[in-house]
Amino acid sequence: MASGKVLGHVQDVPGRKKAKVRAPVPEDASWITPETMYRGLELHFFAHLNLADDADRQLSELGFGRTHHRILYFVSRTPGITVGEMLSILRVTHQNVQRGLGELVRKGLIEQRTSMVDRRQRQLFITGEGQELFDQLTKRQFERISRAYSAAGQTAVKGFWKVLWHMIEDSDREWLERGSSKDA
Amino acid sequence: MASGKVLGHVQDVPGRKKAKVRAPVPEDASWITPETMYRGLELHFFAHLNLADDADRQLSELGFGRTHHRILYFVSRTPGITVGEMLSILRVTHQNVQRGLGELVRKGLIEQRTSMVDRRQRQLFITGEGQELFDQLTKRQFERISRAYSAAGQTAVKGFWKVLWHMIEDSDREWLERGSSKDA
DNA sequence: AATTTTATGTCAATAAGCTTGTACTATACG
DNA sequence: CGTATAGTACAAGCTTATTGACATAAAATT
Repeated sequence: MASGKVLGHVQDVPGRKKAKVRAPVPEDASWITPETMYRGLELHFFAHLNLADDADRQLSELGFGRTHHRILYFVSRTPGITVGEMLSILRVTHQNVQRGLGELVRKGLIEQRTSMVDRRQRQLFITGEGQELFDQLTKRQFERISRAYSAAGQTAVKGFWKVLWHMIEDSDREWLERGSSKDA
Repeated sequence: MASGKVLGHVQDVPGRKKAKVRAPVPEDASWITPETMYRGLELHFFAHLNLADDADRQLSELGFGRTHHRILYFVSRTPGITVGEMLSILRVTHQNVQRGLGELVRKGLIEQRTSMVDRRQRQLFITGEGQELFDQLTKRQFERISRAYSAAGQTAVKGFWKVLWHMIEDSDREWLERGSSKDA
């Protein structure tokens, strides 16, 4: 139930359509033109490129790829996540996760523990060393984001979150809404 | 000339720092926390995943990859762009562009014309058929964006643009600001 | 208890992609 | 002219991703 805490920042709450409250005016949508959509696509694209570059440089120095980064990310942000859950969220094949995960475990960056609920499952946790590396990787991204946030201001950031939220598939939103139970 | 129109929507104008106007209060930035930054990173990540998926499905059916898509995108949006310009904007190697471009040209989706200014350069243009395919590829992305825009509202979208804009490197902004001279 | 299903891990082979390096042509510029 | 630039082409070499076949262990079913 704590999910509201996080989402509170995001927007007027996913499920509710505030338009429903009352819509006397047909909600003028004439500003949604191909040009404005291209604009969004392009800004998004470049931001993503830059964000990815931030981490990629360091990643390749360590012989890691984006898969490793993603695994670290999800394990760090969702401690106790199982391999299966990662497979369904990340867009990676079985083998792919396995390889990356194996390397990370061997290097002591991620730890596997047998789930006590279902002993077939392995729960994943990031180690201190893993977290350290991960922090390094996100450092530049955070600097970039922080810069953008403070330059754009809190109101803009709320809009930023709101638009992105509506752009995301329900199935992916689930993970974003996690933490209601865990989060620990 | 049309460029101003587009940028007008985006934010308070790239170059200008409106904070400079007057900043009596130290601009409270306490809301910029690791959690809010993770939030941005994650929303952005999933939105990108979804946006990419929209096009990828169709792309792979045609035997094309993301490089092809990017080339189509940039040629369509920047008619007359040269190979060199694409190289500097896109994150792809010389060879990579060459291969993709070659295929697209051979399939009649892109046309090369020798620049009349510098006859070593080839200017790239998308053909009618190419544009058709491209429209197909962006169709789903546009639907996604349009949905998000209208759900989030124009104010939010402005914030969305603003934040992204500040997240992007100067060097990449150049292309976004193009059209001042060309755009035809 | 026997059988089936699920979750995970491993191997091996293949396919895709990307990078590099080397040549070669056509222009441009001085 | 000679050198630098823009683009094209070919191919070896490497890294990644994808697939399929199997092996285990434990949970679920019957």
